[in-house]
Amino acid sequence: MRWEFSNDAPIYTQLIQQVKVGIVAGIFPPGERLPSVRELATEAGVNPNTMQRALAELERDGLVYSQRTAGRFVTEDEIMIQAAKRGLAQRHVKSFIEAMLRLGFRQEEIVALLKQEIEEGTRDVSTGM
Amino acid sequence: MRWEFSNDAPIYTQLIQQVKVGIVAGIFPPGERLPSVRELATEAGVNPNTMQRALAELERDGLVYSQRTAGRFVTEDEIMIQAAKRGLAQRHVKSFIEAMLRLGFRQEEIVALLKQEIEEGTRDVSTGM
DNA sequence: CTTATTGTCTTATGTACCTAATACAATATC
DNA sequence: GATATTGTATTAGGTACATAAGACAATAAG
Repeated sequence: MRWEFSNDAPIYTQLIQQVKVGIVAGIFPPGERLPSVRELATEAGVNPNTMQRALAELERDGLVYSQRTAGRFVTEDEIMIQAAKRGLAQRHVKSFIEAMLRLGFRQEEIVALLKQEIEEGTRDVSTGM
Repeated sequence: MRWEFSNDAPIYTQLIQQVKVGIVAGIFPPGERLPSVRELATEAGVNPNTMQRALAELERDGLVYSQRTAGRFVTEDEIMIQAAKRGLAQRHVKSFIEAMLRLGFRQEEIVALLKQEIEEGTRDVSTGM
């Protein structure tokens, strides 16, 4: 798991996002035990309290659950995980479109710019094709 | 100008973003005088100090400049404004792609989801077409 | 039973952000 | 020249966030 933080948002909200992404992307498979709060905190380079706060909020969503002393586990409900994935994707798509429209781009331009960037990102560096 | 704030980022950074968008989208045309700090602050519902901070940072980018007592003006440099627009768009496109790849979507899926959302957003509510 | 590990909670400290309330110098306006 | 408006700066107080340090109860592991 790779942990990265920007300084334009609270760390604990970024932790929530990144763990959630880790779950829906399969880095933390359904039913699997998560590292302990203290381990995760050390790994991410944050205070245990901050990690605890993030994980506690993730439990509200039902994506993880904790067992008193055994540890904390990813939900076995794969349908819930799929729903979370679709929800995240939907939010990204919508806010991306909104942002681009606000900048004054037309719908066709948005699609065109996306395609262009994807093709560039795919292009072989050595040949340029 | 419409002012909206989320609570997951400092207000002053959101102000910077929104004024910048206002400039590149033409809501604040090149060379035009901006409302005073106090006016903008009232309009946005924030403290004058906070608006002042945002505008001061916008001056670093060169998008606006202030004249001691006459007020604050949008740059006349339309090339700079165009560059800012392209820069914002590029950032949005890249971070959108990154986020979707992180979720586990393939490139074709990303384009497909975008097209789908744009078509749905365009669809006439009365006819569904 | 003993021990270590777990999630959880508490208290304290420092920092960044936001607001509030002024104050000041410069200058456009009258 | 007098006045009002402008950008700018300062001081103070409140809140949220992050860290530090420690404590507790529950229970898995020995």
